[in-house]
Formats: sequence, structure tokens, C-alpha cells
Amino acid sequence: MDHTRWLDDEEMRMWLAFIAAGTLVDRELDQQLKEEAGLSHLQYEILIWLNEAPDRAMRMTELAERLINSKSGLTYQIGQMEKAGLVRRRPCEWSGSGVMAELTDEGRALLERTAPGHVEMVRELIIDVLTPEQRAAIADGLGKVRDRILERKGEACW
Amino acid sequence: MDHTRWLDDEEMRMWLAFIAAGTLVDRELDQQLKEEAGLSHLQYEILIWLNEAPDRAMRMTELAERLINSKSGLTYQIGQMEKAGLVRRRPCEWSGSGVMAELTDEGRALLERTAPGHVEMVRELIIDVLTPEQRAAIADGLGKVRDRILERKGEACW
DNA sequence: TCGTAGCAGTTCAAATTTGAACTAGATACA
DNA sequence: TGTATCTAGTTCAAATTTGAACTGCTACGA
Repeated sequence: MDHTRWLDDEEMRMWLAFIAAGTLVDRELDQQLKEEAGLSHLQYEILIWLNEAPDRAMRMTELAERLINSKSGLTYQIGQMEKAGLVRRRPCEWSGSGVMAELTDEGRALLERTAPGHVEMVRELIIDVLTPEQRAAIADGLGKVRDRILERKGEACW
Repeated sequence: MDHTRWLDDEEMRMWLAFIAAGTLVDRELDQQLKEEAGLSHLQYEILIWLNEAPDRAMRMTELAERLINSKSGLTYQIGQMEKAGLVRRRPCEWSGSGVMAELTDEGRALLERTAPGHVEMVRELIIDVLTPEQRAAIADGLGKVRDRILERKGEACW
């Protein structure tokens, strides 16, 4: 009376590859960014998101959602980056409570200095390793995985 | 004079999906395991690896490599799990220095209790969301990504 | 105009992770 | 033998992450 649908070999092969690749890629990027710019991968992504936002600024909560990070974790990281002069906090115009995290010129400059090496590494680690067909399958497949989890959580949060 | 090969839309789509799916899946599994068994995903994987090893035991360093984890991190986690009675440490027969982490009966029992729900969740989150073609592409593609990083690091370690 | 509820962020303590330094058991070889 | 080296694990302090509790606004209904 074991209803469990265990993973078959092919499924297991995929699962192991998925887990390991995710961990390894993240680790490598973290290390390179640390060396080149003293940033963690998370901090780098904060710079990226802010840089692409209108006015290079975003609400804390929205930023946390984009990053898939807890609110308190973001408070901490923004604190660190503020000390380092990479971002600045200011109250949100509409909203009363509400804080905008804003990229400073220094943060933007660091991002621009760092981005080429980072993209290079992303290509080397994953993009250029895959065939266009594999990239398409991963974009479609994992995109769906992501979207389903996000909607599943609905408004659940941290 | 910008030689950087920036990511095109299709590449970026894949990259974002890859990063987000990895983070989200890990988070969900962590949460479910915590609720059902009081385990982190990492601890669950320790149980899995040990359970599949000959004699249900493995050297610390090898285990750390399999898990893609730092040695000191593993020392900590094995310590926690030892307190909880899930694993046991014993000296390695050959090797003098060298410690084997060994699954206890209690650890094995917990794993067996927990595995069905975990597999269920893995299916729901990712396996059953993908088409067989996507699974094959991911297994091949990300398998290659993983293997290249592992060989790149060669004997480099923590 | 209160009082309650909800939202946005922060704070705080506890758990975990990191990486560098350290210890002890081999190994090698002069 | 004696010394330098290497490997396997551990320890330790610092950085980060977590989740729960808390603070300040806003909105809403009585």
C-alpha cells in the first residue's frame, strides 16, 4: 500500500541536475562578484533591479518580492549597501509609510563596472554551455515552474 | 569599445527562469520539510545520501562534496542531526583521521516517513509541470552545466 | 472621533553559513 | 629519526538569514 509515485531514472536525472546546477552556478557567481566588486550575488541583483526601475528606485516590499527574498533580509542588505554608499533610502511620495530604495550614482557606477565581467561569467557557466533548443526548453519549462509556484503562493508572504 | 556580449531576450528569459525556479523550489521544499519533519532541505539531503551509501555511512568530506556544501557547514549540520539522534559519528576504519557519518535507525525511520510527502511535493513543484521533452532537455543541459563547473573547479575546494 | 484592522518596514534573537585558522594523523624524503 | 607537507575535520568569530514581534501609518465602520 505504497501509492507514492517515486521518480524514475530519467526524472531523477533531471532533478539532480537541476538542484546541483542551481547551487553551483549561484556559488560561482557569488564568488566572482565578491572578488571583483565585493558584492554578493544578492546585492548585485539588487543593483540590477533598481537600475532597471523607473527613477532607479523601488519600494522595499516590491523589491523583496522580485528578489524572492524575505523583507527582513532585504532591510539588512539595503542597510549594508547604504553604508557602502551604493543605495539610499527615502520616503515614498505617495503612501506615507513606505520607503523607496534608490540607486546612487556610485551604485550605478559600480554596476556598470561589474556587469561585463558578470555577464561573461553567466555565459561561461550556463548560457554558452547550452544549445538554443535547451535554452528554449529551460526558459519555457522553468518559467512555468516559477509562475506556478508564484501563483500558488498567491498572496502568501513572509 | 564594448565587447560584452549582452544577453538577448531569449537568453535573459532563460536566465531569469533558471534563477527564480531554483530559489523558489528550494524554498518551498524547505518549508514543507520543516513542517512535516522539522528538517531543512539540506538535512533531508544528508539523510538521502547516507541512506544510499554502502553501510549507510559516508566520510565527512565526501558527503560535503556530494551536497555541494562547505566542510564547516557540514560539521555544523551533522552536529545538529547527531543531537537529534538522526546520525552518528564514528572513526573511519582505514584512514586514522577521518570520520564517518552514519545514519541511525531513527534517522532512517524519519527518512522513510518523510520521503513520500517530499517526492509528492517535488512532482507537484517541478516534475509533473514539465513535459518529458523539457525534462530531457533540462537533464542534459543542466547536467552538462553541473559537470563543467565541477571539473572546472577540479580539486579546488573549501 | 474612536477603535480595530491592515499594510510597510524595522528590530531582535536565534539559527545558519562562511572562511580562515587550527589540530591531529599520514606521507615523504633527507 | 626528524622535519616539512598534506589531508580530514573541527573550531571560532563574523556575516547573513529567518521568522516572529513590534512600530507607524491609513483606512474603515460604529
